[in-house]
Amino acid sequence: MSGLHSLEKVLVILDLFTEDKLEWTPEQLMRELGYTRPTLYRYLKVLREAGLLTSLPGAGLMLGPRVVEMDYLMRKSDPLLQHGADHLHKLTQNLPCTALLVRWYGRRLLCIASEVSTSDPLSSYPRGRPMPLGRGAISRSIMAFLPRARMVTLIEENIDELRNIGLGTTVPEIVDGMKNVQRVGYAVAYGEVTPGVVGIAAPVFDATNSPIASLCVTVAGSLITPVHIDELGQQVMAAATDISARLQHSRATTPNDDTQPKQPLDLANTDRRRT
Amino acid sequence: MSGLHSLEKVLVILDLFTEDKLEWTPEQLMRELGYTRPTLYRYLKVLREAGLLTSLPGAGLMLGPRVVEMDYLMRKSDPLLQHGADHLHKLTQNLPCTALLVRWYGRRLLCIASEVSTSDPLSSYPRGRPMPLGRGAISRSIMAFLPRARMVTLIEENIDELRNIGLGTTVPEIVDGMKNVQRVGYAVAYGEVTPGVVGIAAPVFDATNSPIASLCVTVAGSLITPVHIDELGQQVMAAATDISARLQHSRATTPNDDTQPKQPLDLANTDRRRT
DNA sequence: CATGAAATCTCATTATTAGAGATTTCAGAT
DNA sequence: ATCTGAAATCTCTAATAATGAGATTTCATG
Repeated sequence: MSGLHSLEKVLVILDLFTEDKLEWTPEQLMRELGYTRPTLYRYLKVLREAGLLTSLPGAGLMLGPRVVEMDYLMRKSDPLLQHGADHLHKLTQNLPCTALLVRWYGRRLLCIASEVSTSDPLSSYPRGRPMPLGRGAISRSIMAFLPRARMVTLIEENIDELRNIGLGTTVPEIVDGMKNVQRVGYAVAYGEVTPGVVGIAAPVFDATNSPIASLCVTVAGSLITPVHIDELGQQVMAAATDISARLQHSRATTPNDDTQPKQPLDLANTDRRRT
Repeated sequence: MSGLHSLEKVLVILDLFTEDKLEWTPEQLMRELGYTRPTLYRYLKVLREAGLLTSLPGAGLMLGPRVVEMDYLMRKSDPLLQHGADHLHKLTQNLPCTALLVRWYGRRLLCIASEVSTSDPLSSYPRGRPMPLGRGAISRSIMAFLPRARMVTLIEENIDELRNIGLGTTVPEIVDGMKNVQRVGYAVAYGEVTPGVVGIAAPVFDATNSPIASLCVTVAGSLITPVHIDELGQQVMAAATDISARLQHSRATTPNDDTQPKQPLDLANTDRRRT
């Protein structure tokens, strides 16, 4: 909790606002973070002036409206979303199911968009909801296409869950399973995230062929046979590939008034070097 | 652009991502902000590690997934939204219209939620979209209930628009009009934001009786008579009042494990003292 | 009008950040 | 494979800006 720049100390405050605790008093924040009173209030002033935090009088602090505004901007701008929306729609037309677009960032999976065509969706993944990292087709569709080193790290970090699912007991064994996913091009999971639901997911790649997202269709297991699954898998894969292609292309055609970076940034997967 | 803490300098970066320019290269940011290269990259590192910025390789920087995640948390937690959703729904049941819940923050109006019951909505205000500050029923429903000083400032800042609408030519004249809104309890606007659309809005108050939001119904002018308008106005007002009441109440009943602030924070309307 | 909690301010001390320039990294060309 | 040039990071000292103890102000409440 120390050795950080003060910049980080400010932003750490935002991380405290979680699903479990969405409201904090200054007093609580002081204790939790160990910041001095004036320091904390200085930080809060900055965050609230930026609109990232607000408070209803009488209550504690909450995330602020600026967040809402930025999400709106993202919904309008995110190329992933723009190219993905059509596919989500199409994929849900053939059978009663849910289609998800999930972003892989740092060490997290986050649902970016979803479309539902069944009347009783067995699970709900609205935009913004985090997804489990160690289970499910989505998770594996990403893992399988990471560079060896990162894949192994991730497997080690989630070894217990992966074992429970029955993907193998040792790391090399599980890596082998991933190779299989890589060959087929999409991942299938039977009830790993939600009981009774089959997930079929394929990765979306960025310009450097790193997986950055996953396109997934989930469907009630009772509605579907192995043959259907492969058919669906092909469709999902084709859609994901198309999104990947469009991502490359949009970059080339964007009429940017200005210097384009010659060397791509890689701000997507932050802590890559930890592997 | 100087004299700020460095904390502010970091967060200013986020403000550059607007509807007009959603993608920035580091080079552009350096020029725009006048930051040194190492400095800028340091800042970017912090922002990207916080997930507030990302970039698809080959493209510039964009707002990051953390924003999506925080908006999700807000959608789940925001008491305004929680208490408002039902009312939005009910208000759209009586006639084909759109109902909006709009947050007033700092010097901005931001749509927080909307529900539509007409098949051809004449205008669209999804969550996150900013609303005009100088026109429309929403704007006036807030302005009318601000402390005199702030009201006057706001009027002065938007005097041209207010004149165009025909609310008066001098500030005192317009203030008088606001008093009228205050007496009636809701504001009506004919085609001020969208031609042909009537807006009817009533304010939501926080624990200190400051307006913090506005509940609004917009309906095609052709569908409605003056009598209807008053009827609707009463409904909107009743709903807004109910939300206000629930906001107070939720505070009292929240089983907060910990110290409640005795003196309310007022982080909502940042620059109040500027008036 | 008084009270006490919450938030802000003051100012000397000290630790942190900034910046110039060298260095490394990396994608794409040869 | 190796080279090339732009992009990103690192190094290290000067100097600026953040820190925190305590005093002070603000403000809702009785």
